[in-house]
Amino acid sequence: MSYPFKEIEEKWQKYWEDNKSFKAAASSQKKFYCLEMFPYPSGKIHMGHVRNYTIGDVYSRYKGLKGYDVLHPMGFDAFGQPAENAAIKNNTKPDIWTRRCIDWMKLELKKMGFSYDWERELSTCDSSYYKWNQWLFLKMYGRGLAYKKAAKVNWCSSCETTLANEEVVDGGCWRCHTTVEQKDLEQWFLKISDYKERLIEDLRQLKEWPERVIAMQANWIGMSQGVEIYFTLEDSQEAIAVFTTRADTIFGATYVVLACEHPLVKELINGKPQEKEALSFIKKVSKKGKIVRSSESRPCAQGRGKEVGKEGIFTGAYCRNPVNNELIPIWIADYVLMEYGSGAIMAVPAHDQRDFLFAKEHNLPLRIVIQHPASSIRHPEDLAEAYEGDGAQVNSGQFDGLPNKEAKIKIAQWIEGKGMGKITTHWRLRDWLVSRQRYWGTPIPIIYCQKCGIVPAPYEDLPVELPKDVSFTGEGGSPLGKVKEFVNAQCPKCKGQANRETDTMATFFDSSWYFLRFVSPKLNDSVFDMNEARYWMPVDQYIGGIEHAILHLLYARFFTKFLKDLGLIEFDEPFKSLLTQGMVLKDGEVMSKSRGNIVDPDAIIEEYGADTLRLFILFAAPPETELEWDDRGIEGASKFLNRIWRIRDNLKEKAEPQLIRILHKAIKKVSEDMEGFKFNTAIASLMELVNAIYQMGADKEVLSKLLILLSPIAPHFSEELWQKLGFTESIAKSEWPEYDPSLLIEENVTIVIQINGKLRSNVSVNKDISEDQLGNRCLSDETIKKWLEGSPVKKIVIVPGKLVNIVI
RNA sequence: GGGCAAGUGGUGGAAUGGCAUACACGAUUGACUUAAAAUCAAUUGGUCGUAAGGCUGUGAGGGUUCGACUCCCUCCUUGCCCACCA
Repeated sequence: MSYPFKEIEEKWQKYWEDNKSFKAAASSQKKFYCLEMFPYPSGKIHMGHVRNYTIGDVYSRYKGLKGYDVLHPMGFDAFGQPAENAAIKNNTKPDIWTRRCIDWMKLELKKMGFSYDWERELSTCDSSYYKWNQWLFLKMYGRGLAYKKAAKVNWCSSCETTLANEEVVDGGCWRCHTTVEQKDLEQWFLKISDYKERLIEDLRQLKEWPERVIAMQANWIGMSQGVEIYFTLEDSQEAIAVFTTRADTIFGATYVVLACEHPLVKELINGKPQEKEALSFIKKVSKKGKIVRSSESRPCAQGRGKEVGKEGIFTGAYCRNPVNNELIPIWIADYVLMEYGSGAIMAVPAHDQRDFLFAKEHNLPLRIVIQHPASSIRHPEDLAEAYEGDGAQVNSGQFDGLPNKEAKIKIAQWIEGKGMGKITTHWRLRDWLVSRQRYWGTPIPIIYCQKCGIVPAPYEDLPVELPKDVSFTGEGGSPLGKVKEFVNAQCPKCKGQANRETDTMATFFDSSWYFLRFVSPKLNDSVFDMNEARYWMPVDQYIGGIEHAILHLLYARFFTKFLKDLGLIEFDEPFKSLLTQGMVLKDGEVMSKSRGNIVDPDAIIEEYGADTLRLFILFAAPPETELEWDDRGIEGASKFLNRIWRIRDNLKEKAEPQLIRILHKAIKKVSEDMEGFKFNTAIASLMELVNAIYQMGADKEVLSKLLILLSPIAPHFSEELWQKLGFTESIAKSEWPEYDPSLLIEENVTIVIQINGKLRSNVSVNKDISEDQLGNRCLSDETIKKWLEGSPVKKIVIVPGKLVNIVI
């Protein structure tokens, strides 16, 4: 017979709600803001949510028991494309559909017993929220951080929308995987590139972030230090700027390669015999497009990146290498990208594998300028591949003999000093395309006037409400453009007839600052309350999936820095500590509809209760690693709770001292594990305690301490037993127990005896025994004596309190 | 190609220089039961041995150390992120 979890869980969920048990209030000097990434309200929670939110809930409840003021809010990232698709499919409105989903989802979250302060709930699709999206957008516009430009944008013909570079995955739409095309459109961008230095620099502050995420962020920002070098054209004053991170190889540059789209190309080929051929080559390459070009080289085969055939053509023009005044040919090739660096490279075939392959294919000269320290190859024709490693400079004028690492710096400085180039830094990070030709999002608060041009909506007109009554046909184009009442507007400047912007904001905008709105979610006249923010921010613990390691976190960091520049906050980074939880798998694969391997949390709650589900998901694996769902494992979790449930049937007057010691050991271990998110081993030590209770019998004191330790993990269950033990206040209002260190010291310790590092025997001695005595004691051990027969003892290693190793 | 993880029983996992496999699942056995379930108790890395006990064992190989799952080197495999990035 299982304990009556259904009844208990309903009872305590109601109690917590009625008593506002988890209402966040600023009272002491000790605060803790625990935040889990808010969900997109699909209507149903999945195991990923369960895991994410259970981890956050356990930590919040633990911090609460430790005496912190805990802020633990929840909301909904409610704008986005699925609502539009659902509206078309189910013949409803995105607004109605989304709100219904939120209601369902909230119900499911409540069934899990999460300790949210529901009074702070927010949904990004409420005008009371997106009003502040618009406000922030206008502030950015005012500072030149939001701007419009015609750009080749990634266009998904299936979703009929533009995509951020970040939303293009392997050349396809991240949502529907349709191949992405390039299309010229006027788009809104946010100038995140203005913050690139701070975004990379401040990564250093993030000492409690996983290294992996820091690396991914740094990689994405892509800072690359090098030199821009000017190669003057043979027959004009103009120069080609090339960017290189390998200034040490400059003397080995034997040709220059331009991207097809490079602005100088047309001029270079003009009138040359190669012109016709070159133009057709450029046409061929541009047809392939940027996305195809880079995705083509991607297929999995090992090392393909640099091995793929590199097509190119000679322009007929020459330029001079400034360091040695050599005249070298200028080529065009598909492997040089206009989007990176200056769209032009100096080719050093002896020391760059891509250049090497290109040079071999097109019969271009090679020159060795870095000597491989262990190779005797002196002639470029002997090279089987480019040498990209370190060595001494050769054929490099006055730099000959220097180690290349040193020469790299010296040459760069020399080039800059002589005006042949300049030391620069290139970045991978592009500005953020935020406009979407979509309906279900925050309207961009901009008005287009024939006379005045682009005019920002006045602050007092915010929010620019998203019209709710829009018909959905599924046909292309911007749905908002069809709503006359929305589009027609008065120009705020000249009061003339004008049109509203019909694009909406990418939903990443919404989630870039929601953590700040939680400190004062109902505030009407300001984006957030500065005093509340001063108390609660930054978020002490942020928890979410690794899939948000780049974009969401980067944007949130960018917004935080922007808000600091506005003078609204005083910190640089929004999330002090970050935990990225692993995925929940079934049969080794991600749970998904298409695989048909989804385990529905609701069904598990129905069968075993939320506490069992919480317990299992924490016990099955540490939070950061992938978790393999196991139906039998959940049985085990259920068994464990039932075992505790029955302890009360056999309570003793007074527990044995030995059990008290085990209890205190468990308190120590669980406390440490809670701090370090090692919930699996915390639970294991609780299991050991329960096993000991079954051996020795517990008293009320032991059971009540056990319940507090368990309460963050299985809160309903613990509340109920706590009450049954006679406590009248909620267990959530009790105190986390402290362990007594004196109880953890054992009078007698078991010392392991090794011979040559191999375990041979052990001996029980008093903890205060001297090393000499211990050594002698070990040597006189019967088993050890046998092993020592005939072999002289060379050395004895003693690790106090633990082990003795006898070397013979 | 670059970066970051990870590789331990039949399974999930524990141990971060000191008794490898805690805790749990599964399996086997016993008790209770007319029976099953539940529960309680016991066994459970491999191998040799009647046993005591021995040998062996943390992806592979080498090294450091009195002692290595743990640190170092080389390699293999898997996962994630980035990538014709100059």
